[in-house]
Amino acid sequence: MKKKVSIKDIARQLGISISTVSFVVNGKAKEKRISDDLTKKVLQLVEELDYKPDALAKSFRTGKTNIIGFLVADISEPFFSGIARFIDEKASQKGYKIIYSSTKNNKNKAIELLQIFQDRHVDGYIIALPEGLEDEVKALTLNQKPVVLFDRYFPELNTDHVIINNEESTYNATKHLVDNGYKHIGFVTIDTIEQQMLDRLKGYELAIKTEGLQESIIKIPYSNSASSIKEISAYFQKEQQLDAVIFAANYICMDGLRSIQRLDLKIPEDLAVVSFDDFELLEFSSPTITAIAQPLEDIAENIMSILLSRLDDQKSEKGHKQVVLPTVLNVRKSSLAQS
Amino acid sequence: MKKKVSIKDIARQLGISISTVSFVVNGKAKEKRISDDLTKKVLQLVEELDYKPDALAKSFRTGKTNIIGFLVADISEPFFSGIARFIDEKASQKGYKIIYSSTKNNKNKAIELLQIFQDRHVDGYIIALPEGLEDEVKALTLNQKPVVLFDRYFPELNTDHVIINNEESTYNATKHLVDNGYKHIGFVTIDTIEQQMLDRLKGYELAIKTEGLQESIIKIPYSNSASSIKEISAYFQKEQQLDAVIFAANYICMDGLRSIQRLDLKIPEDLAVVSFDDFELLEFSSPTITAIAQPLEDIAENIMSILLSRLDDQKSEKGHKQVVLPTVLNVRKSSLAQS
DNA sequence: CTGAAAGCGCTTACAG
DNA sequence: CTGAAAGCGCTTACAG
Repeated sequence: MKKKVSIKDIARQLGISISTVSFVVNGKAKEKRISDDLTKKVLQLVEELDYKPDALAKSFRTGKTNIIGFLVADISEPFFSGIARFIDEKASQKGYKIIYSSTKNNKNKAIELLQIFQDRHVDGYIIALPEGLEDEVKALTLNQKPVVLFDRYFPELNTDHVIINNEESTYNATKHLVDNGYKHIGFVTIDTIEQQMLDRLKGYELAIKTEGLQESIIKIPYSNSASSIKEISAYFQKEQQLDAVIFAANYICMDGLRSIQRLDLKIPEDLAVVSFDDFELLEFSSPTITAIAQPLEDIAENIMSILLSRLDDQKSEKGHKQVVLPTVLNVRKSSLAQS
Repeated sequence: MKKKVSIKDIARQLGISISTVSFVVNGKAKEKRISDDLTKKVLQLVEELDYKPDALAKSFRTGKTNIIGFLVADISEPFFSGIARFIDEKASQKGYKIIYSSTKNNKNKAIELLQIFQDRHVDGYIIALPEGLEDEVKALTLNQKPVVLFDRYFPELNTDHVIINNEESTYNATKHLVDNGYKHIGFVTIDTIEQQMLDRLKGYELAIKTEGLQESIIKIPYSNSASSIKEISAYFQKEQQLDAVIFAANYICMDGLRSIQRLDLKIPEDLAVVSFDDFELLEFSSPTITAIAQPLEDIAENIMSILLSRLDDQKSEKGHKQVVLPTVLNVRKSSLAQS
């Protein structure tokens, strides 16, 4: 390993001070009125010796790490890993790197992880909020480091966030089922106070009411897949009149599909299906499953553009940016009109 | 934001030197023969003021960042995001964090990313090697920072790595099909020099030879999904005698299944299927698809234990650790014996 | 137009 | 048993 060249080496070889080198390297030559002549000489030597300012020293000195903390429930979930990929792309373009961690929806773990991010002086946070972390996140936002929430948010908390129009999405999905002739549409969600889940429920309820239909809702106390399958199966058996169902999230849909398999129901003849969150599996199951797709790249793009603008100039706009993105309903065979 | 307390604050309040505080905080009180009395006082005040050594200063001083660089083709692929989740878990337990990036199988991008990791002084590397990066990775291993490869490796390169027994896995999968009565087994792979893919092919060839059957192999020049589907479909149409097929990787299997859908072949009646790499989708397609499953957590566990041992004591064993893990064949309906 | 110097918060050889 | 001091590689106010 060849010795790294430092700012001192440059200065010494040119017989000038390190201040001058520092100014030139940081593009402040003009501002500091370094002569063009000297500037050129410095730049040349920098090039020649392949000098790069030591990132650690710089971070230490400036307090800026160029690292962003990314906190989600589980990085291995397709939704989150998809976001992870895109934010890394955008961040890398601007010289930032991402460190991540999974909270597993464990509040204490989340608090701990937030603390670790802070101890490591991340420049900003991207968080899919775990339940019960209101206070910590509020404290964080007061900490002058930018925080962007996504997926989930608190209505009472005035933060930057990027979400989707949950309510409209389920409203449209319900409407789609109605248009295709379904009259007894169920809604499977979890027992939670997570805002995005409540909004999804609201959209369904509104559509049902508008259409003058009867609502049928089950809120599963989510603990694990097995118990959830049991709950959903029982629900289907009890509500024999159902001819269609909407699953309010990815993992609920998985358990729902398993329940349908077990009860040996035919999709869509016995039961039409729409899932919230689209993923590859739904294109491959047979029949293919209609799903509400979140625009991953768009979400990531918005998160990063908010974060980067906050990072660039602290004097950026005071108000909070709250972006609500539209989803797309990918219509497939599971919600076909019955002839 | 309350002012952070520094080592100086502790020293001043106790009227002692910062050296002493540093020694105590770093658990070197005994070694440096600080009196129990003073040690206790320091620890007490540290507790009271909630003093934590500044991570940035420490990193700068010691050159150790407690960050590990994780480089893969695409963090959003289930295999990689699964690994990402587990290595973060293990790393976090030991005070390390992970920064990641996706190479998209682009060599120049990979080189650039490796450079970025280096510039940021990561303490170690976990890499799923892109093709053509032999020299760079070799240079990296000479750099005294630990490097652990996984998924892919170079036989000629003497590195730490964690892989699976690719050859045996496809051998067993082929054998499984033969045992279930299939006689014309095809193998769909990509045109590559990636070692793990070659090993998978080798296992298939060996089994076919051992069983005295006829081999039928297609190596797709992989560029994108659409062209790959075309290639595979053409292959199936040409090789009418096939009664079973093995797809050599996740993404190949996806394209393969689409091809089968298009040609309207019935699984397993027209064509039995086995996939390399198991993922949720395969349990949900109908029929369910038999797959060779990689032990994600086990792989991550091994990666981290090698890396951490290298990180702990530089004097650790000189030889390279090369772990080869077994896979599991998850037998499902797609490879059922035909009655 | 350029330089000398302080200082960010630590660790660690050295001295006593 | 403990302290004074150098130094890691930068940035930046200050001086001239």
